[in-house]
Amino acid sequence: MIKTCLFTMWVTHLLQEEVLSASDETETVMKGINHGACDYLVKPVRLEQLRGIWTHVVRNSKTDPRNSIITGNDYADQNLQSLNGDKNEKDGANHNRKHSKKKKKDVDGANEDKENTTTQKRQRFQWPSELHHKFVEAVYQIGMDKSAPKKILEVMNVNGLSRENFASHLQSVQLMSSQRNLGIPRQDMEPLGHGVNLLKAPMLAYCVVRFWGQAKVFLLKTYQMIQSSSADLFNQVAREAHQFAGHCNSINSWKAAVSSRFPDLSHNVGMPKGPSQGNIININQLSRLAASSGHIPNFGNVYQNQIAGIIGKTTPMIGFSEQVVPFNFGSNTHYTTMLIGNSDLGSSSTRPALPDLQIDNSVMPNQMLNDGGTSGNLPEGGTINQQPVGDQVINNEFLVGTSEKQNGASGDLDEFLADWINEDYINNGDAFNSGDWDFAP
DNA sequence: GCCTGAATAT
DNA sequence: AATATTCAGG
Repeated sequence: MIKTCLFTMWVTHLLQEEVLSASDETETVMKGINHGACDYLVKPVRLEQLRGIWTHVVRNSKTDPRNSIITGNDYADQNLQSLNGDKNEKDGANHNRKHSKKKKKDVDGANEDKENTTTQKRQRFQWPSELHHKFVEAVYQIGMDKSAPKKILEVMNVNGLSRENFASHLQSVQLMSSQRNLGIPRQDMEPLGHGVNLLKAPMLAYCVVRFWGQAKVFLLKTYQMIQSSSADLFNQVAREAHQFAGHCNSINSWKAAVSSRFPDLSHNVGMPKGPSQGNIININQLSRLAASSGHIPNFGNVYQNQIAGIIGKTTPMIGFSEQVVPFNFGSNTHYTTMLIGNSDLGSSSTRPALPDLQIDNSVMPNQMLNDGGTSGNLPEGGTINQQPVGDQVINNEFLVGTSEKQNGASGDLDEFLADWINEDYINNGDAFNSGDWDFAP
């Protein structure tokens, strides 16, 4: 049975890769080799030559996955099987040619290679994407710092691959990521440069700003940044983000504003996280798309200009800027339902206490209190606590009733949030594509 | 003696 | 470019 297999294989080898020819000329030999032949036998073929090939085939077949039984998770075998079939033939030919040099030696001295079975090169293994995915997951699971070949091997629990396979793959992945300033590639992650990645799934935070008799709710898309390398830079960014979070805290009204539709998005808003989760911090989004490419989120034509106006004036922060969407639901009931724990907001028609906005030159308050560029720049580094600076903002039509129009119909917050939060995906990730992030020191 | 990762080879 | 192998050092 096994012999039959081997024989078949040998025949295959012979038919596919050996060239039999009566011609001895170098040119013909080269031609044959160049077309993928792994050896060149001159007729009449002598028995020893065939025997040489045969022994080679037998020896190879012990490691050749083409002879293996494929088990459920035996990726090595599966992989190499598929390797045979498809476009990797070229590589295969190469590979065989390499072997052919040895094989030629073998033919000459078939005895001597029987001893050398330990020196056998293992079959070239190509990582199928599925397995690579598993690999990446394992690395994340273990933690990027702690992931070592052996550990990955254990976690992945895959038959037929050696530690070297994992070491090698880990190495190439690491090399790749260092060259491209990427972490281990993740589809939901966007490189920001210098080893900092942006987790593309947005979260929401909101900021409530109270002015004379009114409260404004600013929605803020929040993204996670994940460090893959470049610790210094990351720390720097984290520090600044932390400072920014300090600003937010000083007005004490940034919250995770998560609609019932996104219950799992309510964590991680606004603050740096410890390294235990792989160095994740959160950043705030992002108007650079408007500034750099003119692209702004598709909120609907009615508001695009105004939004662009505001966004365009945004001052960059931490090398990127944020996109705060002023959001007024038009009636108190709307936003009070949203603002859990802030039931007093907007309840008074008389002038309430002014918001205690401690404002530096942070982009956020500029954006929030700016009416879109026609007037009213904030006092430099000012603490706003006396004047109704926000009047223009408050009375800006743009800020009023946007929820209904933005999503076209319902005025349902969930709908709006759904649209907004999914925008990056709807827009095919365009929001992150222009690549002008600049984290350079 | 094992494991790792850098260097090197293929 | 991707994978394998080697090797010095922990």
